[in-house]
Amino acid sequence: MTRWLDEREQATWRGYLRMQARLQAELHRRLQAESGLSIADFDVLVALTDRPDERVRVLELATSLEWEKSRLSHHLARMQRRGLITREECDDDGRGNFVVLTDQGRAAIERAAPGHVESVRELVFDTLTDDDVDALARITGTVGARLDEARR
Amino acid sequence: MTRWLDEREQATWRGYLRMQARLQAELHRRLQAESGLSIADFDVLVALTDRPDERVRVLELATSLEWEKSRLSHHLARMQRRGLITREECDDDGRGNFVVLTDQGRAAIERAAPGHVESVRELVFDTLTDDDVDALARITGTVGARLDEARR
DNA sequence: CGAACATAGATGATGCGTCAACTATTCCGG
DNA sequence: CCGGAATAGTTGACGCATCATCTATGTTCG
Repeated sequence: MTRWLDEREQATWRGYLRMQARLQAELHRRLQAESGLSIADFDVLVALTDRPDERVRVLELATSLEWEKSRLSHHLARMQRRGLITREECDDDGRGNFVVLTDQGRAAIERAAPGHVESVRELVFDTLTDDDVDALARITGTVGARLDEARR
Repeated sequence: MTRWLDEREQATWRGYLRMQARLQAELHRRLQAESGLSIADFDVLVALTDRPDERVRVLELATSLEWEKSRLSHHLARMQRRGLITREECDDDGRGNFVVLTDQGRAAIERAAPGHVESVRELVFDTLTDDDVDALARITGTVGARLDEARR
């Protein structure tokens, strides 16, 4: 009664999984080697530099990254240990905390970003045609919408 | 001189990353809930059932999964603890080990597979047009080839 | 007011992934 | 054969992700 995948679907799916895993690994490997940052560190730091005052509430950060708050909490603890961020108390809300970018954190992201973008360009956009990019945007949009529905 | 991503590329890249993370999480969540298996467990078990005698040398398995041998070694230890696989010595090569599917492992994968395939179908292939699937296959192929070049 | 409840966030346990180091065997050149 | 290099696989440390639980503060409503 299971509707299995036909040959073409199966090949496509396997191809996607394989590409996805390899791309992620390669981007992570390069970023790590060049800057000592993980992709996760990078995402946090980018989210912080996007803020006008380079500070943001923990839960707001979790929401914008679509991370579980506990994941973020653990991750921030490690980043703080490495001096990439600090924390500040929140006056309005005694429970709240701000995550604040440190000078070291800003330096790290500024050092890391160009190489990372270059990697993405080299591995992805330089090889894709305009039509490919359109198709990719369309496909990820479609599947994304489906995931929204599935989320009930 | 960094060539940054233009607006369209950036939106596409972010869309891809977001979709990829959510799809992976959702598939993992469902598989875990329905069968207690992780995607990694699933991949190992599938690789084993693909073998005529449901046994394979550790390193050969690592190669076919494109996993580091140490990752596989750790993972097999956990799977063995849960009774999904066993190990057998290799007569030809005193260093070698076979990974062998247990009855419990076979039962687990047979129970898990239909639901997992159904999820992939529902979240991906049911929403994509034939052209989308073609495009996806083309894109993953192109990027995959690029990764091959980059790897050396 | 104050008790129930909700929210912000941290914490500890456990599974997973990577790296470097290690053991045991096999292979290979002299 | 013998000693060194290569190979098969494991191990331990550490960073990372999830889950359940905990603390502290805020909010709501009788």
